Amino acid sequence: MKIEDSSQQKKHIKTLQAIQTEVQSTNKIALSVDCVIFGFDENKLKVLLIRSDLKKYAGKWSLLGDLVLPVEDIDAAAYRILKQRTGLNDVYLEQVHTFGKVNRHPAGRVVTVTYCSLINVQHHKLNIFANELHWHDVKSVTSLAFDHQLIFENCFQQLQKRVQEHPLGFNLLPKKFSLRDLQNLYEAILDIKMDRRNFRKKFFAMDFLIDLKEMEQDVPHRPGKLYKFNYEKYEKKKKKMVGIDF
Amino acid sequence: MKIEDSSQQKKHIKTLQAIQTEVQSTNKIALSVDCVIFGFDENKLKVLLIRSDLKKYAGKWSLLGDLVLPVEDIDAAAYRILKQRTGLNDVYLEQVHTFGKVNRHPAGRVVTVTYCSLINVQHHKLNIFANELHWHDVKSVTSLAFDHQLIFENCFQQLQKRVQEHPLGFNLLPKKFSLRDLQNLYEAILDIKMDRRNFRKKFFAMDFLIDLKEMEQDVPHRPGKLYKFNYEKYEKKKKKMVGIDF
DNA sequence: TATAATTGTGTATATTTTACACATTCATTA
DNA sequence: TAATGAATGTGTAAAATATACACAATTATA
Repeated sequence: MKIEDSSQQKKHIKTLQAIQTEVQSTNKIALSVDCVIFGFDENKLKVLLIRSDLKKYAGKWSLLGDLVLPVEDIDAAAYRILKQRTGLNDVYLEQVHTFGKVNRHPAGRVVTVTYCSLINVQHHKLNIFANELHWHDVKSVTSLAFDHQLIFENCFQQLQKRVQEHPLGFNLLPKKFSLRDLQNLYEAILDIKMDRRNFRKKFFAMDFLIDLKEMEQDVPHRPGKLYKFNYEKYEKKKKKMVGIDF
Repeated sequence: MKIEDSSQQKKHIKTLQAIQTEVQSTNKIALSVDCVIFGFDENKLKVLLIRSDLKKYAGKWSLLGDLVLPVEDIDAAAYRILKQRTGLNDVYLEQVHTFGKVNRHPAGRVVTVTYCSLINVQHHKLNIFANELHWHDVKSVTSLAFDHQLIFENCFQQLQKRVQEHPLGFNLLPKKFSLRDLQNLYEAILDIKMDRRNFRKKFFAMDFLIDLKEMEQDVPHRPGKLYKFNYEKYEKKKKKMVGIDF
């Protein structure tokens, strides 16, 4: 039974009951969320994976996900997974894409909404104690379970694009960071090398970094200054890009 | 019943049966797609809307949507709606975002995946015959049914952003267009004025326009040259942007 | 106290973007 | 058929931005 079919049918105002009957009786699909959780450690971009819990994919790694509960917002489901898996409450989380091929999941029709999360691996509350949970260098992620390889690559590309347009990257760093840390981060995410002087010039010109008047500790060379990102100032001044370029 | 709960639980490999039981018995949610269909007519950006078919929203306009069938890819559901509503088969269509608040739909739990579509209102196959279907100037869209105002605005913003980075806009124009048409299109989508000479310079420099050696007809002034977009060349040469800017 | 390593800084050049004016073409109409 | 109106087609100078590149200063370590 279709709600609306041809463009020739007569006008009809549907009652809530009629719709409710449809919604409750037919067309129900299992819905899950999958989180691509990124971290930055030892100057490498990492992703948090778990061993697949399906026999079919035994030995393969997969993203962290779960079914959405019937009375749970989908964003809330993603936050729940993050909390369960990392112990962290306030993390950067953004919806990326929804994957809905009929046969994407072996257990039946499961549509999954994917999220990209960025966490600071040095956060004091972070606990990755669960069995089978591990950080993987993004470069070594090659054949995940289900369609998770596709999902991961989609999410990673989105990250690479967005990190250049918005101040997301800071979520991966400690609150206090050096300009070298920041450059290493961008180089790891984008997999490129950048000129150190021009990188500094660019960030200082933006004028969103607050000089904390502190220095790095325990480095075996001249220590650099520490900074934090000025989100308030960014929110006020952020530009709306205008410029056709493709 | 939760599939996975704490991070302390013991390792367990779930069977497909166990998962299938969960998927089939619980956690089912109705899934719909909603299409934001844009057109360009009389130098204005338009969106195709239908009168709401719910009493609760009688008199309000809403986006074109439908439930996803149990054995239908979500992309296929979006294409189906476009075909049903416009008669068109091969149109630009891109997923934008998924809206999944528990109470977003009065009939119960319905999560909706939204799509942005761009169509050429001059396409010879286009037929908007259905009752209650109308093109609305995007500037006049103010209080749609359900959460469709939110969905529309999200989609429109995404369009404004993407049209600057990718050659989407041509989907809104006839196959042959003048540079003035193209500029009017960008000005309508972005709601800005652009310098005519710099606009031309920019597009000629990209070198993706093919001069058709034809002129506009029936204009009450000097006719302009007609062009088409060279998608093959674009696909070969498209750049990957690198440059932090926010 | 000399060395190794990395920070911090400035300038010149190339590229890109912006601002801006006039001659040309075609349709219309006087 | 000549004059007018309206938009097309074109180039250059100035400003802003991005790139390439080298050396002195600081700290830890040997």
